[in-house]
Amino acid sequence: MKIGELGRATDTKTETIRYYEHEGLLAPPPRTSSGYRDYSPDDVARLRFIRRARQLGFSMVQVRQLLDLTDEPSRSCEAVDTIASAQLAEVEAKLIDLKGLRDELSRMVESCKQGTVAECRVVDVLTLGFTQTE
Amino acid sequence: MKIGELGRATDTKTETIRYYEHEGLLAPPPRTSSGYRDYSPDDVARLRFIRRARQLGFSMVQVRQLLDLTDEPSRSCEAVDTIASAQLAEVEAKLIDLKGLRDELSRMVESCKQGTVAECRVVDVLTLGFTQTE
DNA sequence: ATGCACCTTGTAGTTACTACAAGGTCAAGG
DNA sequence: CCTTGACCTTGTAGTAACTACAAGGTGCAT
Repeated sequence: MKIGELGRATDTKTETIRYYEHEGLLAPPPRTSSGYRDYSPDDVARLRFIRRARQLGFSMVQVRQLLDLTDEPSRSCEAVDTIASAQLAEVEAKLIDLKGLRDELSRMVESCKQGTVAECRVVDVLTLGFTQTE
Repeated sequence: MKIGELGRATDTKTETIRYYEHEGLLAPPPRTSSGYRDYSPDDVARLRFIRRARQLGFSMVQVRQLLDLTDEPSRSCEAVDTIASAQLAEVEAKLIDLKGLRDELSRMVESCKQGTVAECRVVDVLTLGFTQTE
């Protein structure tokens, strides 16, 4: 299959596919006589794996590690678990961070009384670094 | 005050301050006879505003808009509120997204039975795009 | 034969910095 | 007086993970 077809099958832009090849996540496929990339169904699975992992927030470095591991199916699953757990921990941390952010923004927006900018609490919060009730 | 002092007062690297100047968030300050940037205390407030807004997840474009608004204190606070509310909405959306991610990762990691990579659920989830109980 | 969708390569742009290199300035200490 | 070290200057390039575009070749249907 050609690159565009692979892209449609995995919801990936052709530029991104070429980028993954450049970065070594996908092996350079054979070419047709006219030089077009010629992918196999296995490439669909591999690319799906990559896209899914990226959607789940794994970095490209992590994806590469996971791919290396899946290329050796007889090895222990431990390393896979380690990477996934690390990602989980990171997401949990980001969640807590974002919750704090949300609360702060929420307080900020709520305290806006729709007067002039000069008396705007939002501006105060940003300038002074805290939310205060009057 | 010199750029390093301003940086210390606002927890900002000097490179970042110059970058903000380049991007028009900070006006080019006067220079000393030897060419050093010479900042006023007002610049500390402005830079604090910028840093705080960035910490709260506002993009540099949003920060620029907020700064423009604060530069005209007699105007209605409405636009400020609009920007802040948009940011709040975005953060709420990101929160929901991240929660879904967390749950999926959590299920994924939990289903890992520490066997070989070949039977690893984590790999399955990434390849097939779903978590399944046996 | 010509139009159109597709493919090729390579380069540059995106966001918000950060890191460096090569050099000038200034105050303190010997 | 000279040097050392911390500071300042500019400019360029690197980061993550793509995305966009330019200039051109291919393949197939009308």
